[in-house]
Amino acid sequence: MFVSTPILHADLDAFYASVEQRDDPSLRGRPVIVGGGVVLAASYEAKAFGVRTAMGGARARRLCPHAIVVPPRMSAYSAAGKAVFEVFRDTTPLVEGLSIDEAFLDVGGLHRIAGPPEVIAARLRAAVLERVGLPITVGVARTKFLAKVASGVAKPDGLLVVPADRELDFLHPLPVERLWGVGEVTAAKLRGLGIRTVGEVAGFDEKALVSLLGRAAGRHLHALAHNRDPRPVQAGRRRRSVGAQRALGPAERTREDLDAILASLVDGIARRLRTAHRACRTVVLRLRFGDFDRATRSHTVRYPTTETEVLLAAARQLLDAAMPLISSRGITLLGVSLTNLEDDAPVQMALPFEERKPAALDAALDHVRDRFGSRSVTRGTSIGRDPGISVPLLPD
DNA sequence: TCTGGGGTCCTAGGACCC
DNA sequence: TCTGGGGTCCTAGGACCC
Repeated sequence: MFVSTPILHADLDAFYASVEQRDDPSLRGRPVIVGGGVVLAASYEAKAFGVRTAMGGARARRLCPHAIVVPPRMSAYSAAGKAVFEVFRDTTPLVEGLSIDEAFLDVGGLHRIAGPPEVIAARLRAAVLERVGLPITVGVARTKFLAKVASGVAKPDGLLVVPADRELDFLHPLPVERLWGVGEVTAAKLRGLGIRTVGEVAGFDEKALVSLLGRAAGRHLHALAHNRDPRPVQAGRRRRSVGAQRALGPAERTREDLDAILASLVDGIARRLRTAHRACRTVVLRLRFGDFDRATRSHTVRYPTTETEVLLAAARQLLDAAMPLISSRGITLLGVSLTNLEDDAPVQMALPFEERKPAALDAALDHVRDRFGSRSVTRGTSIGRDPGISVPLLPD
């Protein structure tokens, strides 16, 4: 019985690899690795040999020499992801996407029209298979966190419902690595305290966890281990950053080489920014050095901007400042991301009645350009009911 | 063992303000 | 000469996720 809203966590299995197997029948039932230098995705047949996502390609081929390695086809994955999300939204309007292949669905309130959550989940799996041709695993529980853990346990091609009266029975025997937010570093720290299972985390003092992991992480982990997770499914979350990066390999790079790469990165993400109707305030330069150490440099502009020129100027400044570091350590990756995103709504400015002469208007526009420096200014004047003129400043 | 590309959230220190 | 308490913003780094 679900005493509160049931939540589904739907997660496509070995997503990129599954798309490859769907589109090329000769790959079905065989170990498939997507990506060359690094494993982007591995089919379950390849995972059986120990191949994992993000593993170096050489090691993956050693573990599974007869694997078929295919280059990624991003547009195919993007299309498949969109099709799957359509199925999600046909199930319930309350869909919170986590990534291209993963989402939470709030199916509370659907009981009467669609049946209990396990029935909705089974139907969802069948619909994704039929309409998109991909296997998907669904976890069902009262909280987001538990639904996510459930789908992780149920993979691949599974369905797992955690009944409300069995939650801790399900959760506590699991290894801590199963918890969403516990990675290598945290797991190692916990092991240092002799903690291996979620139940052992639950038995631990919150203060001790906070001093070990930091305030937020400690509290969060403590709450999750006791199955406390009040976070609602949030439909329509907006992205908080856009970025792009390029791995450079071992070759020497001149300042000119780097500048050309920087310009193409900024151009691409600025386009995406405008397409999404967002504006950005902070430009972050990402660097990786020959020894794989990383660094970031950031700059925040005064007013949100959508313009390539402004963003590129900021990025160039950061690159200039980082050149000594780059020359001494060697650079293997250059990336840019834009954060501090805001909605790119038009800005309006009202002028007093007596300033409605052309010269005054131009002066006002200059003033606005100055203030909102980076925004493009469209001189679409309009006369409103209030005495004066309002000047809408539209993003390009 | 070798390490891509795209993200999220949190922390800590310093500048600055009242 | 010594120096509170609270807040916001910015920068840099770290952990984690798919």
